[in-house]
Amino acid sequence: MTLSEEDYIKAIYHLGKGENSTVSTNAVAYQMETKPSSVTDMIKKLSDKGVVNYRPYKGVSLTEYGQKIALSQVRKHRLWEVFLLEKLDFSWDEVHDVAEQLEHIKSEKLIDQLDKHLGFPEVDPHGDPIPSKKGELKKTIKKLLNEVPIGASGICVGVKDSSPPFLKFLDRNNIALGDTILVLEKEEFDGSLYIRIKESKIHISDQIASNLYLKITE
Amino acid sequence: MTLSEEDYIKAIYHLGKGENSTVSTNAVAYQMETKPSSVTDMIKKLSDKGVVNYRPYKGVSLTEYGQKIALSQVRKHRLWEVFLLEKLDFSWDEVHDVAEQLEHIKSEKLIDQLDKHLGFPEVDPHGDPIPSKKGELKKTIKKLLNEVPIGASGICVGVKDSSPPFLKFLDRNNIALGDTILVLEKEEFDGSLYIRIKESKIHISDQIASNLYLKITE
DNA sequence: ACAAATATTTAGTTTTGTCTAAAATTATTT
DNA sequence: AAATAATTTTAGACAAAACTAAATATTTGT
Repeated sequence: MTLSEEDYIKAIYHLGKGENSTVSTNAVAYQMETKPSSVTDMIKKLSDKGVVNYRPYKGVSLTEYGQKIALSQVRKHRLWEVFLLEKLDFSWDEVHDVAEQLEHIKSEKLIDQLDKHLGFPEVDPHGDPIPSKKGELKKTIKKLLNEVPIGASGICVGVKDSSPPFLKFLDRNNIALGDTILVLEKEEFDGSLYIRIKESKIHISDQIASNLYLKITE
Repeated sequence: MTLSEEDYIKAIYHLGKGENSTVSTNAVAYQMETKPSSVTDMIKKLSDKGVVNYRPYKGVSLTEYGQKIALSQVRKHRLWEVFLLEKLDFSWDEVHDVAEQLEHIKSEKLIDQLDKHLGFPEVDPHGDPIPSKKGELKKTIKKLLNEVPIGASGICVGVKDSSPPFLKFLDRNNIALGDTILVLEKEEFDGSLYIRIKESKIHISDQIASNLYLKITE
């Protein structure tokens, strides 16, 4: 696969939401920041190679082979993201562009060893699961922290309320995007939670918990 | 710079032995595993961009700008080599191809942070110096171990005698390519040496020392 | 010094991935 | 159910990087 082919495959994969839904030419063009006519050209090539199912005017979907390639691509991307954030102290916004380049490096050993170097992570810093070498992908769901069952853990991926006071609270309590949160116990009286975050145990109100999104691996 | 341009620049740099000697079209073609006519095409392009000095039929050399690019390329290549060998447990022969790909990733921060992650190494696993961010390059020389002055250290890069008995000796004494050797003391009587290698101190005969090449940073 | 050998360049194609403009198909609206 | 709008495809071009074959320079051997 060429660099460009790999990018198209990943775009089709993501637009199909990981499921194998059919994707429109226009959608791919928009995602790839290119023209629909270029997309048609490339899709034909991918179709000839057995990577996508294509019926003119009806859209594309990945074949099983195509999905395998997409998942391997996603695996590489997410492992590199973990590497950049954990080992090279990149920040969230700096990671994507570089991972986009790194994911095209061709070496099976490189990815296997990188995986090992990182301690075989299961999710990337956005809480999205990392496909296994064989292409198995765990499902994740996004839940408000107050709906997360006791004993479960997830990664903090967003806020419902983005008002300055709330963000200030998070900052003061050292809660940031990407942090892993484990729900320890729930206070029946007021619905407040005891959680563990970065080795420390804290107590937060239901009001806080109902404004924080976690991503949970099932 | 495109991927291909960067490869040509590096080839011209290496053929010019790091010095700015003029290089023939044929030599570049051979190095790049391509045809001389392709080289002429590319050289013209690089000349237009101010990367090389080119006079038809007379060969090419890098401009100052071209040399800067080449050194930055070499820096990236060698840092990635260190990473692959030290962090990902690659072996010598597996490193090159992958580093060749990695060196094309475009991100200044990536290289700076990688450098830091590796502890700012001064030489790569072959004993070759890693250019600084500003493009400064230390000189190295290859010497037989018995000619290395006391107190100096270098990296084991080759053998003069490659007979099985000698290689077996090295193996038994846990001396391998890439190891750093420090010369501690010389026995006047027989020229034998006390050296430090991988935290241990050993004693080797002059005969051994005169068959091992070290690369030394001046 | 000049013919033969070698090295280099030019001219004309090819492939990959892109583009624009025009044609064809599908969807939407009244 | 037409007419119009939107989407998608086709046709033809272009740039980058390579190639082959032919032409041109340079070097070498005698």
